[in-house]
Amino acid sequence: MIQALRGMKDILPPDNARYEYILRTASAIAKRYGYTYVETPLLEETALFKRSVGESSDIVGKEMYQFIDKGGHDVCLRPEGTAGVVRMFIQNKLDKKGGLHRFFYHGPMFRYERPQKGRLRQFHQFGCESFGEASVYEDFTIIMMVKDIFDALGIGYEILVNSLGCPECMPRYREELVSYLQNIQENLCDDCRRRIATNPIRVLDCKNETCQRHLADAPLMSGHLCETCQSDFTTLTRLLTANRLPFRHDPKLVRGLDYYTRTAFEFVSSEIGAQSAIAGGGRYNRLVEFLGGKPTPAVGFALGIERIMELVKMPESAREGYYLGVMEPSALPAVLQAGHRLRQNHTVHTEYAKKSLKAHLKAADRLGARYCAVVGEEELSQNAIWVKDMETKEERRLALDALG
RNA sequence: GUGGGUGUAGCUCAGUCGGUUAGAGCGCCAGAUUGUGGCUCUGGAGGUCGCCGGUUCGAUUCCGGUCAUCCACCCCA
Repeated sequence: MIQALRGMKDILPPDNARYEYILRTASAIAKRYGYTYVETPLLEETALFKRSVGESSDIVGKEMYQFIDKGGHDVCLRPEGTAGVVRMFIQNKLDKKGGLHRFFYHGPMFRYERPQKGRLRQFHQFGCESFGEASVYEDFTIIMMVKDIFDALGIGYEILVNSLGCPECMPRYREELVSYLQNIQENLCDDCRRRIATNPIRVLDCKNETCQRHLADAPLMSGHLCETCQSDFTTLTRLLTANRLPFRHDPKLVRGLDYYTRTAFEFVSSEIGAQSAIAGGGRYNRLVEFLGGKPTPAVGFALGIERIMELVKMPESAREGYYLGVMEPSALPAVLQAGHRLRQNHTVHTEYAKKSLKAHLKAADRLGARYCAVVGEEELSQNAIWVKDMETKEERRLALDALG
């Protein structure tokens, strides 16, 4: 038997309903915030991700589905969505056009990781990217949008926020942190010693207790923000408080992707295991320039659809549409015609086989149809159809032509 | 990439200290006086016991490998 590749899943009933519901809900809310739908290719030049996500990240370093195509090009399946949208933004010269541009997208992402709860090799994200707005109010607005989406889906969460600083203050801080870490490195675990060179900020949230003891006095970004970064961050947290968002300042929150600056945020759920991040995002003011465009401030987020699927509470679905069947085979052509008329406005299930009334009712019940309509011996002679409302149990006999 | 758990009917699982026809519940199909669903009862269909190899007279059961899956580390949405 040929089966789906490791870490790749089919989405079928009943989960497909939740997948669709999440997309529908998120898309509707994004539109209300002025975002429009865009789609970018699943396959991009590898260099795009190396430059944007960052060569030092695990995503680029060891998790990409990368290969050389038949034309000799180094390509890979997108591991995330932002890079492609930024490439699209630049390639279509929207950076030169100026003004504000807000886009949303959704679709599969690919990372060659070891699968576990909430982590697949092909997974789906819904994301938004806002270009051209430098104000921290936009960061706030985008967090509100994520909040609206989760509230609409009935999902509980906690919000973690942090400021990662900007090109002015971050490198200064990083230097200070590295020299601090080098002084205590003999006390740190192997992983942390390696991280000093690759990703020093990650050392801060090491789970090793010995490491944590020695990190007690480590410098934090929050104490080293420049004036603008600090005032933006203060503005943001005040707005969140004023709007009663359940946020927590996590000075150790870092983003896995290199392109973030200033605001970083994450929505986490305590109900889905170790992979608790259900949405993450932040500001990335340098990325457009970094990929060859005109410097353009930007902020965005992405949410993980599979992780959210475990949490959504679907609204109760009511019985809907028609079930059509026959007890007399000769009535089938006329019943199918009626079915086609009904389908202009209703969901219709047609059963081709002759069955007992009991079997038809059972089938209609199982399909969740509101009405069960059947032609038997008595109806056939009158050119009629028997219709039962499965909810009110009301029964009627109609002329077959009257149906639809 | 590392560590641990699990693979027996469509689903959830039991079981065989190695030995004739491998079980349950749920689901499915059919009936329970002629044309009335969701409840109940009866009957039925459905399994190469993940795959490959080893040990053995004999393996679904023991051993090895492999694949898949789950959970955690790591990483991240």
